[in-house]
Amino acid sequence: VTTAPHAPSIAFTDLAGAVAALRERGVRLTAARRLVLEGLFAADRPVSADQLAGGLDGAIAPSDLASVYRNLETMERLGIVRHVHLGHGPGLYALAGREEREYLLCESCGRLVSLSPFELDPVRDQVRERFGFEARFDHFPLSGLCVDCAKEALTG
Amino acid sequence: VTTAPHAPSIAFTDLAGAVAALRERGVRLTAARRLVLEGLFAADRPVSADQLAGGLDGAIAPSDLASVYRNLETMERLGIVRHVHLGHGPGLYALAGREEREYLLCESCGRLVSLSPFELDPVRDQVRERFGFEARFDHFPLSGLCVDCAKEALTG
DNA sequence: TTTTTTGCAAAACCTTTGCAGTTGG
DNA sequence: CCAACTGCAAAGGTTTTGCAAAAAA
Repeated sequence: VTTAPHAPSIAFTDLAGAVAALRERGVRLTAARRLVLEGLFAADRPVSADQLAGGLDGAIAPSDLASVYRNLETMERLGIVRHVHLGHGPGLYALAGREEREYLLCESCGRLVSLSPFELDPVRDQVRERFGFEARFDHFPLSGLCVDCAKEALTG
Repeated sequence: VTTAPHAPSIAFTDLAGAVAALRERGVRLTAARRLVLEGLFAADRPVSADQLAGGLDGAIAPSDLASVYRNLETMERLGIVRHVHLGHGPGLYALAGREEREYLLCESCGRLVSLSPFELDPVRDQVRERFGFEARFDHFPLSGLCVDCAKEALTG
């Protein structure tokens, strides 16, 4: 069994492409919106709304947090943006056009393993066969203990 | 491969047992603490701190939310209480002495599948072998789409 | 021009913390 | 008695909402 893609995401690789995706859906390109997109293109990892509003350490101009949230939500609805919840902490946002990742998160030390979806397909297949459930590890990671913390839990 | 238990939990089946577990550790039994325990024994499913403080629809007397949080945390540290994060929403608390459950949560419709840990052992084994990771689905559930929502996602 | 979007402020939501007063052992 | 604990109030961190002003198409 091979696993189908998850989200109806739009194909784009650069800012112009993302802007085209916006326009296709009749959503306006505003300064605030462009800033969020620029930030997401500049970031090489998922970032929080707060980081985006703060300017990503100078990568983009600072902007209003509420608007950042609204724009992330709008663009997520359009399939341009995705977000992931890593443990507690704030949601982290990334471009949906980027290579998709799925995550394993160590509850003890916070170690994050980032995988291509195909690497988790066997797990997904097993879960589907046994429980009729289509597992996803891109929005909420697979949670547990990494090797080191698992050892420590046994000995400690 | 068979999977080892996760948390160092104390054996008890009734309020008296839980109280004994407290005393063993030199922790006082207070009115507020007893109320939380009574609430957890009364509830047949994990409940939020807010629900406990609110009295669980009359099952127990209402009490102070901050104390409920503090007591849940204390008792969790002692292995008497566990909590799970189901999607967004507040953390949900249950007695650690109860039969342990692990969860599959549908991100789309919120459907919750509750399983005995052994049912997920094959998944755990596969994840361990492939990624050296000890997966747990009792604190953060395995997230994805249930059969119905998965179908809908394909056709819809 | 008209509909969408912004920026600000305020609130909502869940959780933690400070502290003076109370209580369990 | 005295360390542990409570209740209240306040704050912390994340996200949402209301609304008048601004801007996109």
